[in-house]
Amino acid sequence: MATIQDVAQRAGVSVSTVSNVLNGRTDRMRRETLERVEAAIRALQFTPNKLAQQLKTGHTPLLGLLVPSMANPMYGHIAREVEAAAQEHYGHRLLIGSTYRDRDKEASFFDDLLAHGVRKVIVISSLSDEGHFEAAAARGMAVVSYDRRATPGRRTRVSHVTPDNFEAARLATQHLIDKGHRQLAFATVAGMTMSRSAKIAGFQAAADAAGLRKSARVIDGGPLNEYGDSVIADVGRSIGAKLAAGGARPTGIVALNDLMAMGVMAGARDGGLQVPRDLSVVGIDGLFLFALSDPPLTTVQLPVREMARAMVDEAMHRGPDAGSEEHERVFAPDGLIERGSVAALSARVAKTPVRR
Amino acid sequence: MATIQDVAQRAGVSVSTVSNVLNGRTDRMRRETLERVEAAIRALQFTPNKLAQQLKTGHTPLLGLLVPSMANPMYGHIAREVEAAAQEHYGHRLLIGSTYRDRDKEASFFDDLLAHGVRKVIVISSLSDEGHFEAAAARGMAVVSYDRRATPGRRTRVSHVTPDNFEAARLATQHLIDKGHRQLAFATVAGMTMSRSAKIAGFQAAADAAGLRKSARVIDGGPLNEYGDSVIADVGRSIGAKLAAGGARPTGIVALNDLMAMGVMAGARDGGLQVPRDLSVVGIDGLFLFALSDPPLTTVQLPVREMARAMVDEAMHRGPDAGSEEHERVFAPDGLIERGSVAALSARVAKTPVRR
DNA sequence: TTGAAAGCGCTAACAT
DNA sequence: ATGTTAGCGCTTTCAA
Repeated sequence: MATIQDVAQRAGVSVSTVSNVLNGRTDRMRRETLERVEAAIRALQFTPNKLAQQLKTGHTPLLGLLVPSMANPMYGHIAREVEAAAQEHYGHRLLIGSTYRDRDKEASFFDDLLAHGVRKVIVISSLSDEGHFEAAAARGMAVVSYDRRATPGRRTRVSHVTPDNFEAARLATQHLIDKGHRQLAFATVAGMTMSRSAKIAGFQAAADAAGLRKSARVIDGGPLNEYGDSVIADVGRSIGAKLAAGGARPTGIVALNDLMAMGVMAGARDGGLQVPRDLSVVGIDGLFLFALSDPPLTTVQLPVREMARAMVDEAMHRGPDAGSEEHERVFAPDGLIERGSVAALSARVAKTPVRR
Repeated sequence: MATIQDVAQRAGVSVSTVSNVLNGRTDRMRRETLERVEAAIRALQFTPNKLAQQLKTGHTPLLGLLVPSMANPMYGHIAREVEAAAQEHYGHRLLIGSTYRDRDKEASFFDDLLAHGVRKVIVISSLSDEGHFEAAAARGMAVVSYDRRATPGRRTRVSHVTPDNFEAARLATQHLIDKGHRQLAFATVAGMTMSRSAKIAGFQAAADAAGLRKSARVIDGGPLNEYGDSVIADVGRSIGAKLAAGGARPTGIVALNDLMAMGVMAGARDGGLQVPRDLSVVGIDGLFLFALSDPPLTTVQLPVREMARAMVDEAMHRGPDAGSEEHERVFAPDGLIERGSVAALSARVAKTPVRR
């Protein structure tokens, strides 16, 4: 690999002149000098060593991204959009880590980022404790957290970008109501995160508004023991199976997310139900993948690209000078995508399947 | 951030002693000195700046990973396993890039890796040209390529790790045959990569062996124009729809991969067919996601974790001293996972659905 | 308009 | 057993 020295020598100038060229300070030199330098750069296929640049400047064009697991299609999707935004608008590459909901892994990822000189990180975490984000932020990192809200009344150095979970769940629930469903349920996992409670609140608000408060219930499918990519779906599956086995059951279910929705449907079928005839299901996420299944999943589309863009912008613009203003951006869902997992019910009895 | 200087000062020793501690050369010093240094490191929460280490040593504990798109669940899965192996066994982090099958993006990713001092990269690319891998390898990178074979008779500095695509497709095809299918097809996209032609060969070999050569056909669903994550599925979908519309159609289809299999099933249903009653489908990949759909996808499970481990090992052990021995590792599939997308046919007429 | 030189944080000879 | 010092490749004053 050619160095700046090689270029300087070949062009017959000093290294500082070459450096000036590299950094756009071309006004300070004769055109002829500039050309000689550029020619030398080309001839040697010189690319400045970013390590050395970073060591000097303290900045590295790298963005950290922490996700629970890249094998989860939603996180994969987000990662893709984050990468595209970072690359396209800021020329940054992505240093990515999966944490499997492990606190130590998260902490060690932060440490490594710091050691690598990375000062911007986007975090998607379902751990309830945000303490180590704050610690990283205090150590000088620009931290952007996805799918959380700022803790009210608490000064924070962490930015937040999140979908409007309340509204997403409300939309999903309203859709079921519009289709004639009166027995509603919300399927979730054990453990209350901000995003989960917001969804539950949205679900209940829609039910309340339709006078369905009493029958609407929240089904907690149990804890996520170990971390596996399929656990959310597994929990959904057991909920679906239980529903099929039990007596009184809802006709319409809103699931925590698309993966869980798919699990619920699978479990319901395992138990002999037909979807959507016997049970209608709505997801939240809007992954294209689940448009392929039968029935295709009706779901609330989240504005992933816009959120990714916002997270990247936020991470980049948070210099050490970051003001203490509230930095929280909430994104309304793009809307509900009606596919095939919701049946229309006649208004009075939850029995007649109208469409499918 | 504390530096090695700070630690040295606090411990009352020189920087080289601290450096020796950091690099495990603790035998050269008194126990008491070691302890003082360690105490200072802890007190200052000192983490060596990897940038500086790298600048000096020329090595950085980073592994590059190039994928067509992280939003594709198969690549997400591979990425996850690669990351786990790199982290666990070598303490390396992942610098990841999506290329959307764009040649320039691939090339620029290599450039950036080099500039960042990264000298190990795993590449998953569907571009047919391997020239730029070779170029990167020639520039001193350890390049490991997934899902390709070494070009025979060609000296290469690029290592290859690949599933046994021939065998995977053969297994899938044999399963259909075992279930009584006699009208077989293989669904693929336009453009012949090594991996695709190996799968086609495996498909044909199985058909031949069963005396089904004449009826077995390869259906090319057309080109992948722009890159989107859903294009493979879309191509599959159009194949499925065409099959439903056309007259004589196969009873059993092997798809290029799971995503395409899902597309084929969706298209077939769009056209009014029932899966698997009217059309049986087998995928290749073994993604857990598609066990959730209805019918759950019967597929050939690829040994993703083992392949990921092999790729990481290969990338790490390829020092500048890498011998010129053939470095190609082929992994047999784990086997066929029988789920629900294949119907058993009576031996004589392809009509009676026996299971489902 | 150009060059000399200090220094970013660390490693590893080479001294002592 | 421990310290001194010369760089790794680059940026950036400060001089010329």
